[in-house]
Amino acid sequence: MLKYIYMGTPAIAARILEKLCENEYPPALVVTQVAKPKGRGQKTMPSEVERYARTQDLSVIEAFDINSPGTADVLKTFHPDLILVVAFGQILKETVLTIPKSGCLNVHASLLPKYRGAAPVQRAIMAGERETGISIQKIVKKLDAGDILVQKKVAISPDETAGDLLNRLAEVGADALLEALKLVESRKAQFTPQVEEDASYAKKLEKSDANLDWSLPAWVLQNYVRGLQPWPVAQFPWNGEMIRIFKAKVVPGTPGSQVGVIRSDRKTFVEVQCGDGHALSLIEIQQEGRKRLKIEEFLMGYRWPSID
RNA sequence: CGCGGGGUGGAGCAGCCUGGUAGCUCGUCGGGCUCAUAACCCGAAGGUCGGAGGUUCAAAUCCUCCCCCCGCAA
Repeated sequence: MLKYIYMGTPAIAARILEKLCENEYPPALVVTQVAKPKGRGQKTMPSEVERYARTQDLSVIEAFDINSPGTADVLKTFHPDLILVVAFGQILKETVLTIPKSGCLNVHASLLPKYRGAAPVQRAIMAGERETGISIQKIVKKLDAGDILVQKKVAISPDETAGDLLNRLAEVGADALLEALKLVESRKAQFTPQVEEDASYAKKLEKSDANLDWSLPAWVLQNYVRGLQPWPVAQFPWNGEMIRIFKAKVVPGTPGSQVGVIRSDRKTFVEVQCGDGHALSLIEIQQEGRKRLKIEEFLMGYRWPSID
């Protein structure tokens, strides 16, 4: 039986860990980020991975710095064949990479070498891609540039959000990982180098990426709305507050209308003029401190600032 | 003790500061108008105002505690 250490932190990593356990491939040790204060009230919460691991009575350690000598020593005592890294949140250095006999594997949510980096799923949707996938790669020093062991393609639905897609990819990723584990276990693993010339990078998303630029084409903004969920969520300033957009569609614009101009019958629709002459019709939005609502519901109670 | 917003008939909101008749836009049900309608007109049902205490002659409204939801910041 393969002996491995699982490193992960958020929900997607927890889900994949869950599938590994369900398929009789439990890790010898789970490593996760240190529980720290977050969310409203700044309560200290353990990571999703830690929470799941506790329910399964798996050994768990929180690593403040995975590359520190102390942590590396602990990892060594397990004499792992393999280390699996899924959305862990820390970059492994040489000292850790050399610990397992068969190396370290990583699940990356893109068809490498495309979309290397922190936000492959979001960036793929924002770019309007119709297809993406999962890559199981060997971890090397250069980020997401390792040789590929297993790769699976996944089609992207036209109205799917990054969150939806990520959940689907978690399932595919778990299957791919199980496949990879079996290959390593049976010593049939064959790694394929990435084609460097085709590499592209998916830069990490920041809160400021959520602010929509109406001078962009409507279809691009529609993709942004999908890709920016569940975080940071597309938004724009309107009547003194930020309005978040969860769903929108492209509609014909008004000829001669300026970019950013908002049209609404105050009953069934709100449309914003975009840079390519088309408009973005807001379908599901949310005001600060309020629930997300269908546009009709929003308009029923919305207090317009100007004189009616 | 990170900052802030919100919980009011089935839905979304106003009313709260300046206590004292439950309001608005929809939905539902009934009726009318119409060739017809998701349009228009008339009418009806439906709410212990998140929960528990307190102040008061009187609390959705003021005070205290609790529960739930949300935005920001991390």
